[in-house]
Amino acid sequence: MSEKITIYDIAKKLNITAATVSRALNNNPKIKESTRELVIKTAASMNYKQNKLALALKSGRSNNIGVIVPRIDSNFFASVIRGIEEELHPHGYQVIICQTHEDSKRENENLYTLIDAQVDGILMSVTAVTNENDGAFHNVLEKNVPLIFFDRSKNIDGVSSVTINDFKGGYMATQHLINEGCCCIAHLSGDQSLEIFKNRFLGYKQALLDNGMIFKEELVISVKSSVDAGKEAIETLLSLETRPDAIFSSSDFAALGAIQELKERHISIPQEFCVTGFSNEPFTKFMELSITSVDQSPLEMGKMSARVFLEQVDKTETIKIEKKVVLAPELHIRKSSSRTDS
Amino acid sequence: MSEKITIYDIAKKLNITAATVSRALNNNPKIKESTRELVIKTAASMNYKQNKLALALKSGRSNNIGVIVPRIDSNFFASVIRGIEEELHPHGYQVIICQTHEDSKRENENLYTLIDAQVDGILMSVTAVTNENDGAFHNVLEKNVPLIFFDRSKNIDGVSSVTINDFKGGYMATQHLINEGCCCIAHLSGDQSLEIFKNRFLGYKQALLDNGMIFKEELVISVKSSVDAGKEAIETLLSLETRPDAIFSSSDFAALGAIQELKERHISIPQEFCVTGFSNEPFTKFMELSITSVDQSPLEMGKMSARVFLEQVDKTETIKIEKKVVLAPELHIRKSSSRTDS
DNA sequence: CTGTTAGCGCCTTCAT
DNA sequence: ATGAAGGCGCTAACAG
Repeated sequence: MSEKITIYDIAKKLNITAATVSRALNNNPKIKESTRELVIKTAASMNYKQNKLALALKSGRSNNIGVIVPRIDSNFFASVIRGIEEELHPHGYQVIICQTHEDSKRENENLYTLIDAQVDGILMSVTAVTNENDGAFHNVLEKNVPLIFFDRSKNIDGVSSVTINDFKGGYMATQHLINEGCCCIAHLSGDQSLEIFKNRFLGYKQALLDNGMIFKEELVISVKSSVDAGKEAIETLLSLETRPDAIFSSSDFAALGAIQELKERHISIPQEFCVTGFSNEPFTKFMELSITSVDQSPLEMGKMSARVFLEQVDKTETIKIEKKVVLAPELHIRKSSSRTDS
Repeated sequence: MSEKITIYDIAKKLNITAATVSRALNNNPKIKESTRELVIKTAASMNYKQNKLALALKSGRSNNIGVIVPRIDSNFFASVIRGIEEELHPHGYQVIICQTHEDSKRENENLYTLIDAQVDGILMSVTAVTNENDGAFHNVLEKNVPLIFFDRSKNIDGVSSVTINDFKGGYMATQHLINEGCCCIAHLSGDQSLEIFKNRFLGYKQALLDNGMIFKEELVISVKSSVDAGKEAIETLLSLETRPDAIFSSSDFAALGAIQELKERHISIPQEFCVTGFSNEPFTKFMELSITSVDQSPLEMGKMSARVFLEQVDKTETIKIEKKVVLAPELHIRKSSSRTDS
């Protein structure tokens, strides 16, 4: 049907040169107003569309940014992406999505692919190292492509990050449990090679110590973020001599599993056992026995990451700015841990 | 640091021409094996990366596909996108995400933007018409860019679609409520300009008629997909003379709101009142009073859409194929409507 | 103000 | 089997 029409087509029609057309279309100041109008009008009538690929090749900027996440179908990551998209859209950037499925090999592959695709920046949440770490990150930095970590960060020189204060989140949740009178608090953690989980754990530990409580290694269990993992954890924990009466879980899903298993065993929540999660997944609020959780403000995190990128991309290439934004976590206290209210 | 290196750089180094390098890299059969190996080796050593933008400009194919959804932070859409990404990734396509926020103006804008960005195809879930419909869709078809609708479809000539049988979904849910002994079933519907909601409604209506029940206009309320909307709907419904004893909701969130409001009024579920939702959002399964819902297999829907796109893109340009894939909905019966079990 | 020229990086006839 | 040349569509010097 309608063939692709270029600035040459409209130049020919107007007996002018393509450069003039280009200038007119780009609001170049030194062009006669009359010709500008004429060009714009005929361009519209011919249904001309600028070829962004040509522009990208010419300028070296694709106007695409890459976003790498472990998976997209989690409320947290989807919300972050929403924030990124909304912040970047007005600036003319398109968002390319990549998933790692928690496989660092896929992560490296995605990094290379995005660089190949000439993205103008990469925003990502790293995955735990499951494979050989080749120089993918180094490659990105070498190419001078702005790289920004959100939530799951890595300590790399010259790389900015937007995270929440996970230590504080862990501390707040644990302190809350202590305030509710829990005296033996267990912790469901995640992959310790990820800083977020390490920091949540450290916050938990510090809260215990600050309150004169004893930290016990055996009360910390590393689990996957799944309902089943939470159930299994309860099984383990209840078989200990020092039976815990509360859990601070780094995962809402594990917290849910724990709650389900506790109910199964007719242990009343929150009277006999308190549970808090992390991430403030929608379902934690919806449950009849709503679950206390730490909110990470994912939408804000996405927007902030995008803003950090925009700052970065505007600067002169020579100066490497490293910005570390740390957002405040927010504890949402709900029924699963409120003895005072219920 | 490391400058962008091109085929010319490696050609110079080897005292051959760029064309030869290009051929060697592309496994052109008429190239000496020794030079091929040499080229590939030095390319690797120089850390050469093909510039996809140049390739795209040359070939006219960007290897990007655009995905347009109302919003990304809903489990359904995020899961569809996950499916699309997973199916397309092995074929070398990148996925660009766009959101409409249920605004048809944004939808048109996104369509134009994607076309401008020279995407090789567009997969989308349409939004209700909230603004003037300009020729955005027509424009896409004119450019011969494969367009595939998923879930929320539009009847346009030559456009393929992947949907579920919403009529059947509505029918199944309603029939189930009837089987459970409900005799006055209300329906929470959505924007009737969207076929999915119209079809769910029609399925509901047909089920009533097939069972010799009376369809009453007043029992159908159009609501937004939100918890609050569900609560308000209950208020309206309970004030009717013919007070309903069940709801088939086209939205899980509205169903949840309805349940919350019913509990507030001490109406027991499912004994006095049954509720079913639609979409099988994760929380429907997690609730203590789990919610019956219709699953739309979003992951499969995404993969299927991607496959339809791949078929389309391979064909010779001249033939327009229009494929309508209809997936089967699956009713997940849970506590909110199981009188027999509980 | 506008035309001419050149080049972004790659591929692909056409020669040789 | 390889070199030379042209072009994908656009912009940015450099002229005039």
